Amino acid sequence: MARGRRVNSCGEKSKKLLMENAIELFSTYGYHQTKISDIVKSASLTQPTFYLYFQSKEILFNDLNKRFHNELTEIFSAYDINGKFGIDLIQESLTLMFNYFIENPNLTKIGFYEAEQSTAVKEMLVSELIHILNTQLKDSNVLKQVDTTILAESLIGSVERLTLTNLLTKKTSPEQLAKEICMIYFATELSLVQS
Amino acid sequence: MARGRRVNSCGEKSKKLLMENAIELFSTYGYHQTKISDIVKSASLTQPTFYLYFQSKEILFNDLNKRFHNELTEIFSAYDINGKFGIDLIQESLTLMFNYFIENPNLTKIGFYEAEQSTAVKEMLVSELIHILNTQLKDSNVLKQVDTTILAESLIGSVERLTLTNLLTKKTSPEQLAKEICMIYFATELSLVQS
Amino acid sequence: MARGRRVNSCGEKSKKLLMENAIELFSTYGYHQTKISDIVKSASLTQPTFYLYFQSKEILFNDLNKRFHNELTEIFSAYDINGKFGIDLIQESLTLMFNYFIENPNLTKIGFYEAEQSTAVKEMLVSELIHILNTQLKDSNVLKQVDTTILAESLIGSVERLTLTNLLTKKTSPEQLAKEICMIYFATELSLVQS
Amino acid sequence: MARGRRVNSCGEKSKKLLMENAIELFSTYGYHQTKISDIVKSASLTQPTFYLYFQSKEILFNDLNKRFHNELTEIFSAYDINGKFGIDLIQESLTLMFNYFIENPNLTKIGFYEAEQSTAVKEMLVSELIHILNTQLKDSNVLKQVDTTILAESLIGSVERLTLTNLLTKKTSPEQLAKEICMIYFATELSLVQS
DNA sequence: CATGAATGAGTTTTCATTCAT
DNA sequence: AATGAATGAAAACTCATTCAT
Repeated sequence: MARGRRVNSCGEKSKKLLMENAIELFSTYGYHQTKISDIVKSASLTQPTFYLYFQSKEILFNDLNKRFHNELTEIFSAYDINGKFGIDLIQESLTLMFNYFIENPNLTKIGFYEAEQSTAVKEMLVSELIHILNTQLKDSNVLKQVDTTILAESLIGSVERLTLTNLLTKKTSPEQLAKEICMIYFATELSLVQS
Repeated sequence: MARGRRVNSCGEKSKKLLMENAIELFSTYGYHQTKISDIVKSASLTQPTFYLYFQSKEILFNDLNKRFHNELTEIFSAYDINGKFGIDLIQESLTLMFNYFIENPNLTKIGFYEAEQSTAVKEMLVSELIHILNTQLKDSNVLKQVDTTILAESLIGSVERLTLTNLLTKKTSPEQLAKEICMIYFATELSLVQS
Repeated sequence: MARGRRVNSCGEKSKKLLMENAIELFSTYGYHQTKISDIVKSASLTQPTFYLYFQSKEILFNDLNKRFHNELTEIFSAYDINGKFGIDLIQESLTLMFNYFIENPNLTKIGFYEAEQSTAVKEMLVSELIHILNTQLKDSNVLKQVDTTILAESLIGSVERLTLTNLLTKKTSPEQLAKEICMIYFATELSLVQS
Repeated sequence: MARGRRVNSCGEKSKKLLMENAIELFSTYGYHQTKISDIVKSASLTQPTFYLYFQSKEILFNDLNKRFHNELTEIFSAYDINGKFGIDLIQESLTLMFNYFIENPNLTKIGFYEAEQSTAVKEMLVSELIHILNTQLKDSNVLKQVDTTILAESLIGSVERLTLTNLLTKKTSPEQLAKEICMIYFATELSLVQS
């Protein structure tokens, strides 16, 4: 049967196609339930083509996770976000992060929930948050009563769950969700400000 | 090794041994990375023996998850917990749950984090919590400002993360963790009470 | 759990029970689809008990076949059957054989259809039949036109199929079936006799 | 051996090779005694290659049987065979069938003797034969004395046995065997014609 | 005499990966 | 750049058989 390069084929296009389909499948079925044969089938390519662009299934998966981790780090660690401070800075950071999640829903499912590396991602978020809390909210009421680390871990836990149940399902918008979370966590500060 | 029955062997003991090793391995390496050969090896038994007690790896895993789900349901859904009400009831429920987690750390890792069924478990917890909020705290300040469902999802997210980072690592005790979570979520109510 | 000899248990009884259940299962599901675990389950006994009475599954199966072969040989090779001659002798032999089949339907299914050894059984029948034809019917019309061996093989083929479809299903009685077969095979002789 | 594609390899060739070796082995040793490892070994291929072309051993076996059944149905059910009638039609049909058997001896052994489905094949043949008898020979002498169904079953039994002992062993030619069978079954009609 | 408990030795099946074209 | 064909390595699972009690 006919073999060799297809008309209209183009390296970069094939690579992108494979990657997108891989993300989709990994996020839907998980790493182990996604076979290379599934990926290439949904990209209408063949298995050797996969190995033309990716060294192995595992390396592709890890690369995807690194990408997620990096892009997230970049967003969250921009310390002077639109010139905001205090709770506003947190709310703005969350909004930016949620927007990134909404724009990359499948990559988020992988990097935030599916991968072993998700642990590292969340640890990074927690330490970024701790940093903000320490620098921006050290005199707040909340932190007088609750351990900073616990507060940070708790908030990231909330983010984790609400992203899955309310954000990616489009029940709540990025802005709204960021606001609600701040309301939950900093109600005491906000009420003082508002009054 | 010779065939047939071993000296001092006993069915129930072997079954329990296999189950415990399976829980340990599943919780450490995950379902897919745990091979039946690993389980029986760590129990010093053979593969056929595994099938003597469990129909398949998948069924064992599901049974483990059902057990976790059931035991958790029982704890959390005892509506009149030690005659407590309002926030106290929530704090008491969390304490009981955290105690169960501490007593079954590996099963918790499986049923709360590893399994597909963990989704159902958390949904159950969320709806139990919503019920409590609706019946016990409907006039609270928090719920005036935040959507009940979002609050419940958020709190379960916090539980999820803090269990992993602070409870199972023994950084925080069940009682303390329950208290901190209530502090975070119901600071406004508590301060009113306290003042 | 309780082990050891049951009340009311008795060696010979258990052996017979096992054998009968084995015959039933072998005849229904075939040698390979019948597992020792099936046999002992349907006899309400255990696997080691099986090995108390039979050396192995294969040996039991072979013994069953030998028994069938021997009992059949005895019947068919009784040369002076009730003082009959010619076609009557054949008809009488068939009747006796069919009666044996009816009395041992499951053993027949095994020894005549299921076993590799069934080849030998049928060869034996063919050679017995050839002997009868040669000694009793050598001047018959049929044998003038048809090769004796082919006639014998054909008749045993008929016996084989009709036993399965008409005898063991009780559609036709042993006597009637023997008669019909003789009618088919020796019509020309019989009509001469009758006219 | 090195992995990947072999020199000069070709899918269809491998598939055919596997199928032929499977037929050979199934017919010689039976379904259960034939392991996939045997099939691929005799085709000088590996187990995964088997699954490249066949879903499972059982499905391959069933497909082989369907093929036999279909090809046989086609031959036997061609009602106007070379413009023949009556006994000639039967003789011609048998000849065609025997020729098919001779050309496909191993498939015949499987589909006619080894498979569970052989029951269905023979039932089909019986009902075809009954149809012919009813339409072409309803006034014959034989059918006055013998039940049509019994005659048909008997004849198919003869075919079954003689195919194995005389046809596939090449002791008798297709034409000769068909003739002999007709002689046995329709001697009375033929003698009338001949006289 | 009988059993509960266990295993050796296979069997089918899957899947990431690689060669020749 | 891409593919058809193939495979190594390992997975889950089965079953006749055997030991200790």
